[in-house]
Amino acid sequence: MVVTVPPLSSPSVLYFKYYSSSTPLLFFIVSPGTYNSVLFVDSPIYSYLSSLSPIQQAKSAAQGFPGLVSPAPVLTSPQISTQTTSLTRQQHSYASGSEFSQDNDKCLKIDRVLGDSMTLTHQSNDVLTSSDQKGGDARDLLQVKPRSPSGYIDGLLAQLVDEKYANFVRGKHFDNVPQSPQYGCMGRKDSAEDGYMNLDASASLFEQPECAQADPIINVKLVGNEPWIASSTEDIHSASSIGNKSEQAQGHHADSFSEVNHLQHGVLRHCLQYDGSQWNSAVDNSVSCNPIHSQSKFQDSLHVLSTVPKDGQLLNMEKSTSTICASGMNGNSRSSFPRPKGVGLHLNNIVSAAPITGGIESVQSPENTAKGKNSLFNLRNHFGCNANVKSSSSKIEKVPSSAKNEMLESNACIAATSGRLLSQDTMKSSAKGMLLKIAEQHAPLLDMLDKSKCKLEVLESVEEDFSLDSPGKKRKKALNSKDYDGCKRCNCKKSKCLKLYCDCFAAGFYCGESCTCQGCSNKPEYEDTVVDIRQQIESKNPLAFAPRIVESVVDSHVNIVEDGNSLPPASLRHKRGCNCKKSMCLKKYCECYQANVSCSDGCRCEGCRNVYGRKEDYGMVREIIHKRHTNEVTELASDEKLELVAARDRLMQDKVHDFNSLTPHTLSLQCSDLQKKVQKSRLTSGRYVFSPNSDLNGLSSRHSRTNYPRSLHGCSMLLEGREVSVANPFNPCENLEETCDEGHPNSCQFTPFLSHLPTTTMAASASWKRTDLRNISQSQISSGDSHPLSNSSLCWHSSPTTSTTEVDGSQILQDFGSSSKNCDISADDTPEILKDSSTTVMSVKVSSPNKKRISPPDPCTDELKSSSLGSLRSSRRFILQAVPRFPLLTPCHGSKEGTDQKSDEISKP
DNA sequence: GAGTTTGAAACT
DNA sequence: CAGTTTCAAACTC
Ligand SMILES: [Zn+2]
Ligand SMILES: [Zn+2]
Ligand SMILES: [Zn+2]
Ligand SMILES: [Zn+2]
Ligand SMILES: [Zn+2]
Ligand SMILES: [Zn+2]
Repeated sequence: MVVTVPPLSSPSVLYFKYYSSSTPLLFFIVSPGTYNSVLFVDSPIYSYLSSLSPIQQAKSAAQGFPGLVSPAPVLTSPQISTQTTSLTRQQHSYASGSEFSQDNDKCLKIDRVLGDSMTLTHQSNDVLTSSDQKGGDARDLLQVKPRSPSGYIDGLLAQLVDEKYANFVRGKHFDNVPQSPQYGCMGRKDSAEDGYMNLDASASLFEQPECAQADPIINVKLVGNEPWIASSTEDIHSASSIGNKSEQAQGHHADSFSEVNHLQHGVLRHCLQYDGSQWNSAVDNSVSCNPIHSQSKFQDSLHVLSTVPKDGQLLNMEKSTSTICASGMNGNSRSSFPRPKGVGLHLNNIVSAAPITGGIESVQSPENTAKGKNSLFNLRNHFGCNANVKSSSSKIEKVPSSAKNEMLESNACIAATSGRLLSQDTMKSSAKGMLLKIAEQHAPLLDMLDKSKCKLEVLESVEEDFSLDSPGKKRKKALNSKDYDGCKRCNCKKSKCLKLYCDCFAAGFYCGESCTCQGCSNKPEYEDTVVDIRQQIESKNPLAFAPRIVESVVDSHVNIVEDGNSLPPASLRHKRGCNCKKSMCLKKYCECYQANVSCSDGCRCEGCRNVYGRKEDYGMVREIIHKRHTNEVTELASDEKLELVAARDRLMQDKVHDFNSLTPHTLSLQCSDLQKKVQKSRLTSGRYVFSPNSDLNGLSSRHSRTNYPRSLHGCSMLLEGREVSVANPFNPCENLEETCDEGHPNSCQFTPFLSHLPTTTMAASASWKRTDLRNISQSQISSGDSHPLSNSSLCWHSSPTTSTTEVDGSQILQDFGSSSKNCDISADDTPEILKDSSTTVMSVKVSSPNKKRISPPDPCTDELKSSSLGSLRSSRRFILQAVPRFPLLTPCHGSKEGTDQKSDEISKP
């Protein structure tokens, strides 16, 4: 889905709500006068911005909320946009169809085009007035009318919010918000006091439970005084599988609605808070991820282009191939919604997602901007439990239209797939990345917010969250998920959480309330002890706290082709490798599997059956990729090709299970079955035999045909080792670190996220497969009191390597005849960019200990216009990952001034 | 929820 | 390093 946003004369915030059947996604767009930025955040922050926004009032049919004292933000459900029924907030909370009433002085409408395009219209003509009127009627309204048949995106909601709402957000209201199923998608409080409207429920209602594979493109056009930048609505994705289902989708609304109610949709909430004038991203960086058990069915790409004629800067934000699927836990029926799980995301860690296959490149929130400043930028994402949003790629591009013009391209993919590919975490991370990018872009604007601490929270209601409602009841520990406060919910008994046994400690987090540890000393009050022990451990093993998942270049020795354009592709892998003996790398006992990465040559596993890629296939794939990268693919010997094909087939086979609607649980079962078979076969033949006829195949048969292609796609992902690894949102840092270590030291640059890179074009893409990853915690930076890393501990890692190589493997496979269609391919391979980025980054003063991997924006903007595939390819990735470091111990911590050193330390044990 | 399995971390 | 023990998560029932 492509959203085009017209440039705004003055800084304004657009508040988008993206509806998926299960999870509404809110997009927050801020367009300062000079820049047009898009934030995928639904948070009160916009309220602040709204005051600033010059958006004209729209006189559209937008409906105000009669009962609301303060003007409610204008929210229009895409589907219902035409409807003008006024509803009280409470009503909204219950997802009444008329959810989006508003007082409208200002209205933006987004029309959903059946053709999968969404048009955003800025209807207001009145000049300004809006923000002043609190309680007032004036409002900026964005109406989104999704016409996309796919139902992937049921609704897109854009709204401008008052300051009041911002206030509401402040104080972590969301945290307190009881998330109960009764609220359905609307996890929010709907009290008038909140001044916060909940539109989520409605969104879910409209959404089709089914997620067509096609990616609807939403073209948002602002109709107003300001010039629009044409955006290509053509989305290949939408065309691909979905075809014309719009009508059907609508027909399903009722059904989906009922389902939603039953299923207890989670709520995706993005809250942006302004606490202080300045950004303090470092303060709260935490991502908690809860694996979603539902299948991701919904896929859509959102592409937002906004151009500011004045500055000549174009901000293009594209979320391509974001899929949102709500599927039952079982994954058998797509219509069913996944069971919600609580996910807390601190947007400080922003992860942008790449295309589905693409690895996740996460962008961590820049501390630098915040640092030295009092402002806190805290982003918290609580995704609705149901949020199965998968965005294969999203981009924010700032295209230099003039000399100053710079293109910021961020590619974010949000995919929430419980069992399959994507996790809510991914979505969150992607959202964060987008936010961060935007933040950078709008750093000046943010600076303007001296008094407010901007906190973005995405709240996701989860069943677990519900459980939390009852005091004394501890939320179920989500697999591989962090708590929103960043802790890992450990359950240590004897280690006092001061050994690496403790996930919290190992991840650099303080234990939190959600931890059930006993005798815990991993608390802020014991900071001295914690630091001391941490240092001791690091003295023994400098890499003890280093990311475990690293992105390795295919060939470290081959860095740059003669032409200087190509870099060897990199893949994610476990830095130390696993040592599995019995699990066959099919269970989470295996750290590689747990991290959703393939086993690599560093693994000492026996009988590796890692569904993400077998150890034995790792080298081959990399070699092939490398050859391809070096244009030697054609020269592959026929036998090599055969082998490659075989490997691909294996991967596909394995992937089918993984990627298809199988829930994590089911997947586990599958693996278990597989394992049993394997073991059995071992006993008999001593060799692992996997025939297509095996259970795995049978499982695959369960997959709806729509899913099947995706599974293929997933397979390709495996082959695309790099993407896979990248895809793991959980440990972006690790990946980066690895890269740095392996041989692109130059490329490893630390750039401050926000302030330093505003002018720099960046593309961020993140892809993630699953939410299960435990590693995610590492990438996550927890905010909150309990988290030691909160302020200065964050480390940013920039990977030297570009993300472009990711696709190569898949392409190669395709070349060999693979049928996978959806392989995300980033044609971004641009060593130049890397160089540029690296240099740029280097030049940047390292105020934050963050390493960032940045790929310069693709010079070719055409890609954006190109088909979805093209868009995917075009999407460049830069990974800004914050590695949670121990507060004091890590070089990052102490060295605000020099991240380079830190990076060195990390990379060089 | 108790008990078992597993492999990393820690220890020798 | 290798071998063993410890540990907490993953998993099973
Ligand atoms: Zn612990
Ligand atoms: Zn803990
Ligand atoms: Zn603890
Ligand atoms: Zn393993
Ligand atoms: Zn492994
Ligand atoms: Zn393995």
